[in-house]
Amino acid sequence: MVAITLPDGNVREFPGPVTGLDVAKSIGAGLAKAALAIRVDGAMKDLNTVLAADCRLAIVTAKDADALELLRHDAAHVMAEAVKELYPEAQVTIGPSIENGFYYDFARATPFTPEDLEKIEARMREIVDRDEAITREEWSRDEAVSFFQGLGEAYKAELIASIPAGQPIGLYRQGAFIDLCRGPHLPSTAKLGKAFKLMKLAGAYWRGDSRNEMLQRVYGTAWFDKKDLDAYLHMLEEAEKRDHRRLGREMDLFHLQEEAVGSVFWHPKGWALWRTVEEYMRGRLERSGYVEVKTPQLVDRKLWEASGHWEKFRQAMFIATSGEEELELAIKPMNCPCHVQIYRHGIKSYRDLPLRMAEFGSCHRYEPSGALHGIMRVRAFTQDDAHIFCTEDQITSETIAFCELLKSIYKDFGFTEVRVKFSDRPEKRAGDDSIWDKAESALLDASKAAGLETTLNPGEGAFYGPKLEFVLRDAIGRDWQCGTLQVDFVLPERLDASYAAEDGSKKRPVMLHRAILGSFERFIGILIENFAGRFPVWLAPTQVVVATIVSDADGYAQEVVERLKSAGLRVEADIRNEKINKKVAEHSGLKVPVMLVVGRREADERTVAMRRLGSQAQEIIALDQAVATLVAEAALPG
RNA sequence: GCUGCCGUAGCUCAGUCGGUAGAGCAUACCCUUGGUAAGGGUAAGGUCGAUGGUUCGAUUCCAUUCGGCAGCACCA
Repeated sequence: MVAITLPDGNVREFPGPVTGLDVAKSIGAGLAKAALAIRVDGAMKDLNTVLAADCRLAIVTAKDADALELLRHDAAHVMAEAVKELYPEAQVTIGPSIENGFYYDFARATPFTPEDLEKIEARMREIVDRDEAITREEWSRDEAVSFFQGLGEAYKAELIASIPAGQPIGLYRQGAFIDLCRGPHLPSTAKLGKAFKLMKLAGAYWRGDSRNEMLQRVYGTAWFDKKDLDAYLHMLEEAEKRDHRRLGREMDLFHLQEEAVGSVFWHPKGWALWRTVEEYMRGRLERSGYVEVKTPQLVDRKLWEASGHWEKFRQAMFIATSGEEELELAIKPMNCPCHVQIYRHGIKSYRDLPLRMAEFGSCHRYEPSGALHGIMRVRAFTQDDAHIFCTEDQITSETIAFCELLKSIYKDFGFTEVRVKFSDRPEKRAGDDSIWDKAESALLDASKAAGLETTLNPGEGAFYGPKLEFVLRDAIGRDWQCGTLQVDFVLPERLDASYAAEDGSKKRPVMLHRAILGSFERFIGILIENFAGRFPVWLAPTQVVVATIVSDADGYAQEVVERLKSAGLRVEADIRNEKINKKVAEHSGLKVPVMLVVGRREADERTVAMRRLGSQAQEIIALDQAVATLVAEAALPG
């Protein structure tokens, strides 16, 4: 007797062992047809898994959130099967499901071409039509190794060989294709359906290690129905339209050129945006008890040796020398050692703590060429950096205050969804384990006290301490890691920072490294993409354009511009000899949030016709009222 | 850095099976003073990423190099 408990609490009893499919059939023919897999006591299993003992069981259908993962994993297998049929010399390696799709890495001497992708995709559709049953088999490890070696599948054999002996190996067979796989899988290739698409081709290292050979990775996306696929492809198009590199050019915000790879040329409009962000941040920091400093760009290597950066990041630092004498100055890749120098200047008492030292610190790092991406990943960048020097007892309250500030700032920029990751000790690190134990538990406790829900990001901490990483979600659902808070017991020791405690003893302060935006360059890139260039008035580089209909209104238009300018707005006049249609089209294209149109009527009545970006409507209002409205909207939030 | 792809006017792109290039938009000038998403005309604009090689001749073929794009690796 086997008793199966269904999610609604009902218990079904069977005389002997049954498969998941049997149970689904016993519930209803419709469910049996929709069934893709089962969840046994919470774990996802194949539909035809034999259930011999009592368990809790849920039938997984396309409606399940996790079912997409199965589908995508199947898509990867079907792709591998297609590739083996078309290119038998290609070796298969691994092919997992990923966010929005799947990939499979192949080893093959000749690179795949875009035409190959079309062929592979067509063959995948054939395999779906063949409706091949997908079945699981268990082999012994050594059997499996020699089997794959016999097939010439060296990578598979290597993978299996690295599994401990004695453990049975799960293999999945579909048609003539057989692959090592943990599973579970859909019952047949037909269940994959046709809502998939191969997307792109790229290199990827075997086992993710850059010392290993490069494999060919084929990416695809897969969904349960065509609507979802189309929606996803549409989202990609939308992301492309929002690309900050494209909008940066179109809106004349900045440019990049060969002579300064990885550094941004900010144009007047882009710089206006930057200055707004900076002014806003400065205000928020000042009101949160930070002091602002500025530290040198060129700092002798001795300081970086002392801090430990030289040893770990030497190859990523720019070095400056002088033609006169032998000097080795690093262009600062970060601000912390310099901040410690300011801290050390003069004796500090416990009364001085917490000392929150902020800098809009311009830093340079020699990022690998392949990492550069528009203004999001550059070699010259400016952090909204700060170091909080505090006592151990103050870690919690400082963490709470920081998290509140961060959330409030994100909200002002329009980001309300924020996730937090906790990154613990990396392999290569400074400081002994007792210090790490202390730092990790201090940070974890503080984040709990701040009411944060964190997910663990193992081994991803900084070399001097664990960190919290703040990830925000943008308007089209993409995640961006921006903020960080790091607890550091190491640098104060290395750079000999201390304070006089209440009892007169000399103690080490703790340093909290923290940033909210991360870097201005990257954050501005994120803002551009989040808003698709359509900034709220307070951020918009050009907030208002005053456009004339006839040249008789030129004088009045200039007057309107002057009024707005003296009220502190970023405003331009458009008195060109062009039709108002064209002016509206152009400034809309440039994403100016507000247009004030003036003709003879407005000039006579001292009004303006206000038109908002994205709206066809216009509102005739008195000039004074327009100025008051716009000034209010242009005020920095917070 | 690695793999693959790409580099033609300010932008988006066409083209040359090897005989030094063309469109639209943008720009300048002229006409037009028009009431809310692109009015008409004329003109100007390119050492075809750079260097070297093959060739009578290279933007085109080859090599090297620089830069860009995608992914991987990296990210104090």
